[in-house]
Amino acid sequence: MPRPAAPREEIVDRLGDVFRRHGYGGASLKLLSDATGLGRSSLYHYFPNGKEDMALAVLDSAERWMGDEVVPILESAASPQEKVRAVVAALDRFYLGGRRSCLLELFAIGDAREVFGPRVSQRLANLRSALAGIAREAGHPPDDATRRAEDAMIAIHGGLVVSRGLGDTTPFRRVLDGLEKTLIG
Amino acid sequence: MPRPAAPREEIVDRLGDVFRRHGYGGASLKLLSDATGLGRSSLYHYFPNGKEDMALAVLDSAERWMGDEVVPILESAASPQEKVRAVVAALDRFYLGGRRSCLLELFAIGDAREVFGPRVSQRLANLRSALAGIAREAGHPPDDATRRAEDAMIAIHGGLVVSRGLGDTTPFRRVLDGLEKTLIG
DNA sequence: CCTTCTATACCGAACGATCGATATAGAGGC
DNA sequence: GCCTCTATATCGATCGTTCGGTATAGAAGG
Repeated sequence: MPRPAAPREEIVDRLGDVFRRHGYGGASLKLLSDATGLGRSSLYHYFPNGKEDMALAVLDSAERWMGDEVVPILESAASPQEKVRAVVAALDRFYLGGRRSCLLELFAIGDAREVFGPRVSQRLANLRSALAGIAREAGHPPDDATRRAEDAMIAIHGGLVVSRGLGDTTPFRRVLDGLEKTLIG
Repeated sequence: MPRPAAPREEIVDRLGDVFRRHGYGGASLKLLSDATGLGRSSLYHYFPNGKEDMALAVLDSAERWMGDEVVPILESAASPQEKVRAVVAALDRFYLGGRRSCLLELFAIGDAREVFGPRVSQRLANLRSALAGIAREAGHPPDDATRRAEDAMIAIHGGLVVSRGLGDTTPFRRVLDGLEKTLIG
């Protein structure tokens, strides 16, 4: 390989930053190129199908992150309370304390929805059933657990939106502080 | 003078539909032109500063709507519980039962943020203090009332995001059903 | 009533810029 | 010399915007 260019993982991270800041449509190739330090042709070398491939890579990366960070928590022998706290810590890291927007929100807007809509829907449903698992472990009946899990997702995304709108991460952090009560309280 | 094909109010409504579906950056002049039935240049007749003017008109229209529909509720002699229920009904109509996205969310993304960020922030703060007023009337101390109002806003926007992502308005409607408890319960 | 006159409403065509995408050729490590 | 990666140059399409011009209708003057 010619040059010690950044590892693919870091490239995808930087692409993710742009998508999260500008959405799918707003993430122009120029922005993506500038953020990664790679020329257009290099981007097309790594992502032959262009922008859509880049977005899919970012989505896969986030999915992998959840698989690596959240799933082990769910599968551990910890108590529901401990699991919630670990998940909260993971979400806090993932969303950078509320400074980072959620791709699932951005990829459900405009033309991106046609392409990514089903994937977004499925990921949200997956997250919901994962959280519902904790609530069930805490003793809540299945339908109640699902409702609590959905409330948690609503709070998380609402906290992100309001924090972004106000330019202040306090709402999101308050959501995380209250998530234990929302989910198993 | 020729009669306008559509009253300005209706034009702004149709522009709002496009902005709410595609965001600011994603709302191309072609989409805006098709939605209103006006040619590109005709749009510049009504909105001399182009797209930004159109977005401001839509924002103003939403602000006026709140002034006409929500403020009278707040200023009425009704009980806090009745006020919450009336506000919930108004929000249900405004967001079309969860099928419509919130401009304040969309206009805080990407380049639009530079232009509309302060306005978005101010509108959210206004909405928060309006809702906090009801919570105070219900007997909650000021800081608690503000916290409840912010929770309500988080729930509303989270409900919209999750509903849009799942392609199902149930979460938003559930949020509205629970808003009374969130705000004064 | 019948003309001008003028303001408003609107359109098609085209502007320069940027969009996402590609083709070709060269540079660097095996 | 191959294979990987990147630079340059360019594509057609579309972006937001502007320009030149037409159509409509009420006002003003006779």
